[in-house]
Amino acid sequence: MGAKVLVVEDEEAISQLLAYNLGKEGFSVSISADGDEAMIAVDEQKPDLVLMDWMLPNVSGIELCRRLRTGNETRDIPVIMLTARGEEEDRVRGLDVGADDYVTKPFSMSELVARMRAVLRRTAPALAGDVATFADIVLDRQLCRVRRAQRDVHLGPTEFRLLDVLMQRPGRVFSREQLLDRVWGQDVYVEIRTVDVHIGRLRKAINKRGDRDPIRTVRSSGYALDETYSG
Amino acid sequence: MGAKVLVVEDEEAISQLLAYNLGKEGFSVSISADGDEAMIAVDEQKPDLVLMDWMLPNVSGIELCRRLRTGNETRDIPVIMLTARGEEEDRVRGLDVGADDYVTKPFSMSELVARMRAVLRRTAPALAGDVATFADIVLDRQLCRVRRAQRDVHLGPTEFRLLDVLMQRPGRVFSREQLLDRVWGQDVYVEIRTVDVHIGRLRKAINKRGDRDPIRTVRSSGYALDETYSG
DNA sequence: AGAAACGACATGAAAAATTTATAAGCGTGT
DNA sequence: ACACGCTTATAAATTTTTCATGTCGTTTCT
Repeated sequence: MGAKVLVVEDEEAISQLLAYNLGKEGFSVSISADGDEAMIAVDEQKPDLVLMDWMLPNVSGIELCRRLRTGNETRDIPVIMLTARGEEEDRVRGLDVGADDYVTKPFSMSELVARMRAVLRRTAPALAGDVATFADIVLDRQLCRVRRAQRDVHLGPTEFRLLDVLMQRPGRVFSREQLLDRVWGQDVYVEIRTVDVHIGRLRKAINKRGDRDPIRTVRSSGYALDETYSG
Repeated sequence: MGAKVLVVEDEEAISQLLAYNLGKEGFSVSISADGDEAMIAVDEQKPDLVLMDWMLPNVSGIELCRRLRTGNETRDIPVIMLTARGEEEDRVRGLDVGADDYVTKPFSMSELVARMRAVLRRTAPALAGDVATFADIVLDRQLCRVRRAQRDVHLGPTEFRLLDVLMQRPGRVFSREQLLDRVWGQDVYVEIRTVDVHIGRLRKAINKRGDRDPIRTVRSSGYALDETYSG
């Protein structure tokens, strides 16, 4: 499973948005609405990263950050601040109290995720989500490489993203529509059957040697990565 | 039992439709016709999810949503809005007041149910209804898999849905007509005896090893999962 | 009660329909 | 020219439906 992320944000709309999108990226997300809740959540869950709003009720973001930095257990948890405007002043104060990075609203998900990965890469490379593992398959997003059983496997960009998506939730069945959305993008029109073809190519590439096929076809539903499958 | 859903909708035609179809999906549905009723119903029933129309008499959907968000007990109840048109403006305002998702009319039942499950998955995974269990049989809708006694059981799409329906109300007897409606769909014409054949196949698949048959034939009525069945 | 008749269900197998896999062609950008 | 992606056609696989036949339980008649 991906890194545990604690989102500290009082605006429901934003926290839900984050939960949803970060979830899709493979992070395991929990939410606190204010600093007090957050401190409890930190103790309980020991998140790998904290994402917090600069403006918070009760305890301000700055204060929360300071408390994290003084706790023995929490000292090393990286923090990313969400600020309303790119005011240099805030930035400086934010970095001052120990934030590892900051992102200004409005931000794009991909930018946020990129920064999260960047921070995690420094503090907990294994959790940065740069590499995903399933059975003997390893996918490295940084290096854009896939290996199976210690052997390099060459994939085209599309097959790479396809495998990436499948590996984000092993076992889960993705419909062709979902795969089109996630691999090709939301507003791209491609034939639905094209998915089959790329699944086929992915299979061929990944099972070169007589390896067991990890991709399960779920008739009338879609595809999934799967460990065991016995009729 | 499935999640409790409160439908807030003044148009009788729509609320009845929802009650009927969500009931079939295993949700436990109650209805309020306006915002005032809804507030009372929420207190009394503590639903797991609220499904509300954007336009409501007396108290508007927005206002109702806002009130839910301020109540201590009701703060965490997820809300899905039903809006007339996919107007971005409404969407933004909806998310602003704290709706978790919104669905535009006209919508398909399957889309609505999918979104409901998605929201519940975040807030109350146990209630999302993604997995159903009966005795030693586990059916997972996400993974599209059925296991009996830790062993994978392969089912065709129809047998899968058939088992799904039966497992929604263990012990209850479903007539062949009901099964045709729920498994095949309302306006599909197939021979009534076809149900027998699929029940037969489901039995064969699920009892591969001399397991006891959990499906009870109720002569001249239909079929049911046997509730007296144990292990 | 016993036998016959009847309705309802189970089952196997063939036919039909649906869905997926694969190969080949075409286009595009490098 | 090459690598890659999209589409399409056709083959292959799987699933669904129907139908014929056998079985089982109930009811009815003697």
